[in-house]
This record gives sequence, structure tokens and C-alpha cells, in this order.
Amino acid sequence: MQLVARLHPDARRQAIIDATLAVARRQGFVVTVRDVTTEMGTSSGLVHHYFDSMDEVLAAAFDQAASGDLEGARTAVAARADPISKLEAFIQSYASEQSDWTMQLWLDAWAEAGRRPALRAVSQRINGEWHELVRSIIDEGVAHGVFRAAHPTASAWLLLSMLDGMTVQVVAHDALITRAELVAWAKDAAARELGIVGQGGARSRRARSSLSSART
Amino acid sequence: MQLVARLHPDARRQAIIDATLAVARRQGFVVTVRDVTTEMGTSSGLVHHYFDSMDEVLAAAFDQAASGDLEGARTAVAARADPISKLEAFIQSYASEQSDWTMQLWLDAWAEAGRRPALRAVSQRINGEWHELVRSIIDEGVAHGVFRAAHPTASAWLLLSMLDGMTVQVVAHDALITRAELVAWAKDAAARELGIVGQGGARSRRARSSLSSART
DNA sequence: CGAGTTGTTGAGCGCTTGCGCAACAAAGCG
DNA sequence: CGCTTTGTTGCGCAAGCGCTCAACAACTCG
Repeated sequence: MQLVARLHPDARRQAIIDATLAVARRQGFVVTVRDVTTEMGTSSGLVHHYFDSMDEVLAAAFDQAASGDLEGARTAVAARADPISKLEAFIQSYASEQSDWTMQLWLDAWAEAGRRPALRAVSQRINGEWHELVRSIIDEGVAHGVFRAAHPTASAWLLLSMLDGMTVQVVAHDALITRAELVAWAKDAAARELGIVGQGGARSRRARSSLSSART
Repeated sequence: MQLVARLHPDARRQAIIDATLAVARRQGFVVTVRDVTTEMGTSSGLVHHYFDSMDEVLAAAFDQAASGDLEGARTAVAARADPISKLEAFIQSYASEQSDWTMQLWLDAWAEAGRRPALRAVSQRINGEWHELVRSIIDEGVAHGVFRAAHPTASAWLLLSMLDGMTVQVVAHDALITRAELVAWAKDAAARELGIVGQGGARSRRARSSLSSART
């Protein structure tokens, strides 16, 4: 028996998660026990020594990937001073950092939520945390008087859902929306939704706040 | 051999599609050859006498279900006279008619798009048709002077994506958003996005157009 | 009625899946 | 050194998958 290096339980658990994500990055979130162990270069029995089921492996892997993106967005937002540029940083990070393959994980997580309880729980929790992040930006903007939101919770869900929905089109299909359009449209829409745009009269190309973007 | 009734090719093909949807309605879009034939009460070989692969069966079934919803929305919209109530009818039909299980099909279609070419093609086409429907409502509203949209294409994608994104939360998770909130928030957001709300001053509970809704 | 056409059958091939499990090997420890 | 603990092995089970195909039965038509 050719044995692989003996690892500390925590390290091995982490290795399984990393291997799962490495495979998922290549072929989507349809990852088998043997995919994971082949990636690690170990025997197939290892996975079930650390996880009760594949559902939990996928849930743990998704948790790590999605939490990482969320943390990245939090950092990007925290680096900005005023609410408007925070919102801008948020949208930007949502469209870039949350790259195609991470969004594919989200698509799979949402679709599998009805069939994989552990995955569903993680997906629901992190979606809620994303909402809280947007909500906190909006609240701060309202407090500073630069945003107007009669219903911040609704506005937060709206912005998040709009970004999710558009990203679906970019990732699952192609030629319907480009990533550049997504960012531009999202910024414009956020500006309208939060009342940043100069009110009254033609809502066109007058000097706006920085949260606006090129045409088309 | 106990034979099942001999059917006309078109009828049998349709029966396969119907059986697929009947199963999908119960257990999501993970449907096997044997699921379909058990549902029909026939032998398992029948499916591949009419379809080259399961991918095509799922694509055809999804096409029928999704096209049906789309047609329902078109009818609901066409029944209204003015653009504002057309938009209202659209949102309403999106949240009700496109019931939970249809949205589950969409989730599966988006997730599987990267792995099932036939399904992807159908999903992309119908998503485009939904966009055209929204776009036509917006165009009509702009022509009548009741909507303001500097970029109708963007606004259409925005509304559609917002609805998709929120519906994801309703279907895949629970307790994050209720269906009633979805409708209310979507109408409010649409009103803001299309400039229906009375401009200037506090954008609060002054008399608006009918495209508005109860609080929280 | 005989021949040809074709919708239907169902066994089964080759492969994959999640998961169990007894055996094994590398450490820690007295 | 021997003993216990535990990370690791890899075979194998039972079930499932998409798909093939030769046989069969019902219908059409001359």
C-alpha cells in the first residue's frame, strides 16, 4: 500500500474542500467522491471519513467559496469612505470578483437547494448575509442624506436580485448581456432606486453623482 | 407481451413530454428515462425511439412549460389597455402563474445550461423572448408618455432580472422573502425605474399611479 | 390473406454513483 | 519496545444511469 502523507484532521478536511473547489472550477458543481480523491491523489474512502455525505462536502465547499467572495466584497466596501462609492465598489466587486465560476456554483446551489438540505442551509445563510451587506450600505447612505429609501430592506433585495438575475444571463447564456452592460445598467438602476439622480425634469445626461456610467 | 396502446408519433412524442413534466412537477428537473416511462406506463425503450438523448427530452419539456408561462403572460398583458396596467399585469403573472415549480425548472435549466447544450439553447431563446415582452411594454409606455426610460433595453433587463432574482429567493430558500413582498417591492421598483412616481420632493406616500402597493 | 412497415417491448451492456468496511500503516505513548 | 490510536486504503456492494437492440405485435396495403 502506497500511503499518502498523513495529515492533521483539520488539514485533511481543508484539503478535501480545496480539492472539491478545484474540480468544481473546472467542471461545475457536479463533483463526485472519486473526483475529489483523484484530485487529492488519495484513496476514495477518505472523503467519508471526514464527511457523512457528499451533500455536506458540497455544502462546506460552497460555504468556503461563497464566504470568500462575500468577504472580498466587504473589504472592497469598507475601503471606501462615502456611501455612494461604497455602493459603486459593491457593484464592481459583484461583477468581477464573483467571477463566472463562482456564479455557476450559485446556480447549482439554488437548483440543488430543494434536494440537498445542507447545501440549501448554507446558500440561504450566505444570501442573507449578502443582503445585510447591501442593507448596511443603504442605511448609511440614508443616514448621511445621500440616499432616499422608503423601504431599505426592499431596496437591498432589489439591488441584489437585479445583480443576481443579470449575472445569470451572463453566466448561463451568452450574447444576451455582456458583463460591461451589467455593471453600467446596475449602477444606473441603483442611482434611480436610491434617488441619487438629480430629480425633476429630464432624467438624462445632466451632471449626476459619480454613480453613473457610460451609455449603452 | 402486454402492449400499450399504439400511438401516433406526434401523440407519443407529446405524451413523453407531458410525462416528463408530470415527474418534474413532483421531484424537480432531475428526471430519468425510467421515470418518464414509468409515468407513461410503457417500456423504457420508447423514449429513445423518439429522442436521441435525455438532454433533448428535457429541452423539449422545458420548452413546453416555459413557453406556456410566457404565453400566459402575453395574454394577461394583452388583456390590459394602458401600459401601466400592462406592466402591473405582467408582474402579477410573473409571481403567480410562473409558480414555484416552473421556477424550479428555470433554476435547473440555468444550472444545467453549461452541461446540456439543447437545454441551454431553449433557455436562452425563451429568456430572450421574456425580455422582448417587457421591452414592448416599456416602449409602448414611453410612446404614450407615461414611462420614462433613457435605455429601454436596460430597463427591461433590469425588471426581468429583479423578478428572477427575487423569485430565486422565494423558491430556493424560504423565510427570506415572501411572494407578497416580491410583488409589492417589484411594483414599487418598476414605478421608480420607469419614472412613474411623481418627481421631486419626498418620494413617499403621495398619490401615485396605480402601480404601487401596500407597505411592507 | 400475405407482406411490409413501424410502434412497442424489455433484457441487458457498460459505466457511474454514494457509501460501507475490514485491513493496513504511521504515529504517540508508557 | 509493545500497545493503542487513528489516518489511510481500496475493494466491493447495491443501486442507478443513458442507451442499444433484437424480438414482437399491431396496423396498412396490395
